[in-house]
Amino acid sequence: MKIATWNVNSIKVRLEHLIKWMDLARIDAVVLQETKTVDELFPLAELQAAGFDAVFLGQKTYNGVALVTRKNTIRSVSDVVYNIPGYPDEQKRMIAADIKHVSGTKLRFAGVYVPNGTELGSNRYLYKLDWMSALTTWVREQLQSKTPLVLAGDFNVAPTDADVWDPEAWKGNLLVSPPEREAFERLIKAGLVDTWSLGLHAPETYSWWDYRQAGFEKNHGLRIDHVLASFDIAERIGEVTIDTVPRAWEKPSDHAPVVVVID
DNA sequence: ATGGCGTACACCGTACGA
Repeated sequence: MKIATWNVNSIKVRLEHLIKWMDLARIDAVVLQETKTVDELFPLAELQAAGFDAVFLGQKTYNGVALVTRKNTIRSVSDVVYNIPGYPDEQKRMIAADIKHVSGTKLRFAGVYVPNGTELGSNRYLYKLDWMSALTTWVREQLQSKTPLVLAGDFNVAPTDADVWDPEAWKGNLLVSPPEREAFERLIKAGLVDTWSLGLHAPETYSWWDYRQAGFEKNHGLRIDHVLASFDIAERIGEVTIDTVPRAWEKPSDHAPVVVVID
């Protein structure tokens, strides 16, 4: 079973990339961020025509998340959760559902778009930290149940200096500041494994590159998109990769998808 | 030091992202 997370930076603009990539990479289920589309305009019919299903939670212009599943291989999508339960939020940043693969694997798959934070110390920065704390509380609750959990998405945190192309230049910056890294660490400590740590990866492997100044061509990137898994799933993970192929396509998202294979 | 690019909304510029 192959699952993934991808910040598509507009589902409308990236629809063709998404379908092409899911077929190329043989993805069974992917959580998407920054769909930037109200639910009435989400391209569900197009995805269904291409062999997929989707549940989604969107808003105009900003944010928006979705879970897209392959009809052939994902038997069911149920118990959908929209936004973090018990955490009232105007912004649409989280979606979760139970999915069942033809192999028999069943798991809870949650996708998140953690707030960017905008500027250290700003109200949006405090909202980011608060949001991550609410997510951590929800994860603790989820881990009480026996259903394995995969929590994936754009966390807007580069956990270590190895995840930053120029740590000196970024030192103390948004996305790498100690409070953000500590919040990410607390989330892991709730009972998850950062699947990235299970693999051997080339250094300087990132998931986001600035559109400006040829960021991708120079590999001036950050690794801010992550796949976290409960222990029962983590021990079944065969492969964790960041697929840079669609980042090199015409009019790409600024993020690359992160892919995890569960044996 | 600034802005550089891309998307959305709807202005022909502003907000936001990372």
